[in-house]
Amino acid sequence: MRSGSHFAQTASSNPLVNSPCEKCNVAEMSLCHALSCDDLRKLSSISTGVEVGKGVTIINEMDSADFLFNVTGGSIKLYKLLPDGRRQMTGFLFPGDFLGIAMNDCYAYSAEALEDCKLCRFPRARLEELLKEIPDLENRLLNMVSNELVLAQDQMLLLGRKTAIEKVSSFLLSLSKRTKSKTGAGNVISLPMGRSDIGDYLGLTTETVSRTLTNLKKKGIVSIPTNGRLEINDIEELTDLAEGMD
Amino acid sequence: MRSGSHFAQTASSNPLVNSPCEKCNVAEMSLCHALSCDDLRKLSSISTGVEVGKGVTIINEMDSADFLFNVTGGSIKLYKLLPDGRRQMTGFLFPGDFLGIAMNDCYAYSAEALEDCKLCRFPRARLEELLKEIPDLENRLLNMVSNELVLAQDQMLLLGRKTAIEKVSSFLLSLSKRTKSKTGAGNVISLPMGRSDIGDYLGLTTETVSRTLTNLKKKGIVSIPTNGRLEINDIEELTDLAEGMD
DNA sequence: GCGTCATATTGACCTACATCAAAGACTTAT
DNA sequence: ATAAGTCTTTGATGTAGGTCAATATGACGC
Repeated sequence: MRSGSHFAQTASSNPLVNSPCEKCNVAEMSLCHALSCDDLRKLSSISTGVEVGKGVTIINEMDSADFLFNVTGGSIKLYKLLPDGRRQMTGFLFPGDFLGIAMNDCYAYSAEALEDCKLCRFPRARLEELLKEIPDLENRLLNMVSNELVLAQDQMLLLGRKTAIEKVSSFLLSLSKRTKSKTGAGNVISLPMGRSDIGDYLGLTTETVSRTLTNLKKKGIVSIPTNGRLEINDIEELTDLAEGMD
Repeated sequence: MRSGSHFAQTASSNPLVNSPCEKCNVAEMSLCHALSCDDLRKLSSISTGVEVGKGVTIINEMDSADFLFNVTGGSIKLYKLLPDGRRQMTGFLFPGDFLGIAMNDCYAYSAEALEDCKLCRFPRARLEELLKEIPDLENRLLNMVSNELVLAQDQMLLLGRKTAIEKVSSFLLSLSKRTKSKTGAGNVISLPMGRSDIGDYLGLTTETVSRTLTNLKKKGIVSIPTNGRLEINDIEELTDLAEGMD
């Protein structure tokens, strides 16, 4: 196995672990946030714990959208493709994030595990029944989707109007902000995705991402002790760069 | 008044017309879709009809998000700005569309009327109360926001990975599809926005939009009888161009 | 109809980033 | 440890689309 993973190869066929919602490690920041014990039990009854190995495709754009997922461990890349193979990342997911938004019953993007991942899987039909029963759950989902929409609009501004250095700086800052909101510290961030993934997220090439990062390194704004990890040394400067204030 | 409009100058201060939801011309395609008469009455009770003239700013990015709107007439542009004035359109709204998604209680973008507009305005706090009372309404809103999110992701692919001609072709096709879904015919589309608005929507300059359109005209794929109106002559060719299949 | 102003088009030139190519640095397997 | 493969970095060159500048077209008021 290329990735060396010991996890299952497909998300839908091998639910290896059944982790009840009651024990969920990301409950306070995900779909399950602020549900009553009773509601949590209902949700738990339709969920299945799933583990997938690094590199595994979890969902495929245009496949029938039979499941929704909550990420409980690892990280995931989301992307769309053009017929000739050009690729646009639409997002990276981390524990607490939600996966599986669809249109016309088909997934709107593909998703692939960047690392070994743990997911909580819900059959769409049964989750939708539950939404009718539990208004709090529907409200929670609405809030999550609304937030995602706002972030998507930020990304449009980035893709349409920012320069390479502004794009890379913005990207690092958004990862930092996420990390901070979870662990308290946002100086050291994890980069589980490759340079070409970052490029496809920012509308740049691998080479430009690399050049821009070495640029930031030379200025002392960031350090990259190892690929996969990055330290922000001057967050004010990075913030200015992200918005073109320099 | 520069625009020659006879409508009110601000969205929040001059509710000129009180149009009850029962008579709404866009009910079947908007928030109010598939609500019971009783629920519709509740919704109607918290809504105010508002008219704004061309060029009027309806909401401002970072303002306190006190209202949500449903567009019932006219068209609107949504945009975000960078500190130095660079602008990214995040969307164009037409009758049936929803306006006012917020994050941290602030609007995520600004909105300006492209033509004289009619809106249905809801105080956020009261609408949120109503969402708790009427699960169907919340479900409807969730579906609308989810659809918007999918479209936002398509736009990311466009902004990050498409060429100028692919961008312009995609834009014309999306307007065509919208028009078709409403009127049945999608060959002739209305372009209430200027070239620079289109540029800011597609991540291009005015000049590039103009050049690309004359290019499409020269090839006979579109005709532009008058600015503000465009006819698609060869929709297959335009579709191929939009996806880089040529 | 005529003048004013805003917007659109066209042309010449330029630059940020892409592309192409080669050399390093890691990773994993044996 | 070493070899093979993958990913990253760096350099040289090309180009799509931006910028700057000059007309042209159209909309509106008088």
